[in-house]
Amino acid sequence: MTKHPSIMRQAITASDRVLYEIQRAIVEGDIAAGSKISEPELAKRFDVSRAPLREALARLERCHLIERTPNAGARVVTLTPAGLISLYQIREELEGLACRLAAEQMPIEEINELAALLDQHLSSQRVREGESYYQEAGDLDFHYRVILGSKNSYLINMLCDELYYLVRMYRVQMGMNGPRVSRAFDEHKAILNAIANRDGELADLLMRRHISASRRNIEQQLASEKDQA
Amino acid sequence: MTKHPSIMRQAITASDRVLYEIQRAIVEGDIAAGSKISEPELAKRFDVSRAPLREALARLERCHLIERTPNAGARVVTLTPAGLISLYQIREELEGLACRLAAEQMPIEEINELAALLDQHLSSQRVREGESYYQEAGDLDFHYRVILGSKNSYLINMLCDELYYLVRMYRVQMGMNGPRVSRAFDEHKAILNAIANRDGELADLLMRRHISASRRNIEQQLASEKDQA
DNA sequence: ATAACGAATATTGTCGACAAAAATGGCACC
DNA sequence: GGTGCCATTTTTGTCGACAATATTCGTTAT
Repeated sequence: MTKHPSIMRQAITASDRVLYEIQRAIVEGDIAAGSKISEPELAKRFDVSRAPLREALARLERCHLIERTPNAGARVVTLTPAGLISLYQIREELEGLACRLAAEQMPIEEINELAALLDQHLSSQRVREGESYYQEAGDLDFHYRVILGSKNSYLINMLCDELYYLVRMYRVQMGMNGPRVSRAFDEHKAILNAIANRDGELADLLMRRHISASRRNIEQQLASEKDQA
Repeated sequence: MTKHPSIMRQAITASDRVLYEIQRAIVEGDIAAGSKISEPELAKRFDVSRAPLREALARLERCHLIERTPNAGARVVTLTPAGLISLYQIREELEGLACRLAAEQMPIEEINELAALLDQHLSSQRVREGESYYQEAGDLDFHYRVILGSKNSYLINMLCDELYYLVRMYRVQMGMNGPRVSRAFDEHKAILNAIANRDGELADLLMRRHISASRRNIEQQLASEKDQA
């Protein structure tokens, strides 16, 4: 038997630590997209042996941040407009499903917490209008909670562990902010309402629209950038 | 420059080999669902050191065949009706999307090959009516090709690499066969038609129905098994 | 007899070194 | 001058051993 189940926490090993650090570095662009990964270099840089480093690399591959080829090493992924679209297509389907399931499965307490989170977003948003970073973090937070509310472990794993770091990487490195800040908030609120009303069908639809609108916004942004060049 | 790009093949390393072997063993039930994984034992059994074995375990976790907890080792996943439903819910969305994209993106040659594959299924099916194993392999083959036709790398990776071994594991170990053999064939044919007509919307709908029907079939089967107990 | 504690055991995580494969650079040849 | 080949060097894959953590089992106290 475990001694104190209440404080039983996932042990964080050395490979976990380097995973987090490299993950952050890649997402923030500190390690450039498309660059080659050198195992000896990173091992020295984070002061670990290659064993935990390789474990971390395996997990980075899992969340699509690097690509490995046998006997040839790993590269950080390259970001392309097509890749971003592909990613959003998948999000649309999976988060739509997550939202429908959340409407059916999410406990009332979690729904209340989610409502409180939105209120909090509202105030902080009013104060720093236009400052996109917080909004983006808040956006991810909202989506995270809805996904967790679905209670579908595969879905949670795929979205939160395997896809979201890449989504964040795109957002950070392609500088996605735009004037969608306040509209996104209203959309969040509508989604929450549908969930609270246990209307899975509507929640699904609204979430798909929300992500679809975000995708079109990005496409537009990319197109205008292309015009300038 | 590479010398012969046409015959450039992924090198298979020792960890690849043990991955395939353990993967098969888990899917077939040779290593029991829910059982604990012993690294020293498996290392000895497959005659490799623990390094490549752990690499293989990391990849097995990726396709949801085992679950690891830090410092406590790995267990083969346990199969539950709820898990199976969760899995099919996700397949419904992702394969629906894949099918829509395939209708838009799949090259005509691939579509022809897919048609040939179905013809082949028809003949072999007529001959061994009711023999479910081939049909199941064929079913997976059909779905595989549609997914590949989507040309969405994330989608391909998620479905073919991360989800399908688990799907097969459920099928094999829960003995899913039933009388859906011939109906599934007709559904495949209708899906192919929609793809060939470049009707993404219809292809999407039909694939979702196809998987949904399969899911309901399974649910029914599970329910009747429960009645007997 | 049961529960809690602690020593002994086994398992996982990490390290450094070696083997195999790929990338690099220099040389001859066309 | 460019191209293809071979030796050198670097990098990845694998191994065996050690350290840290978890599990097991025997012991003791209630």
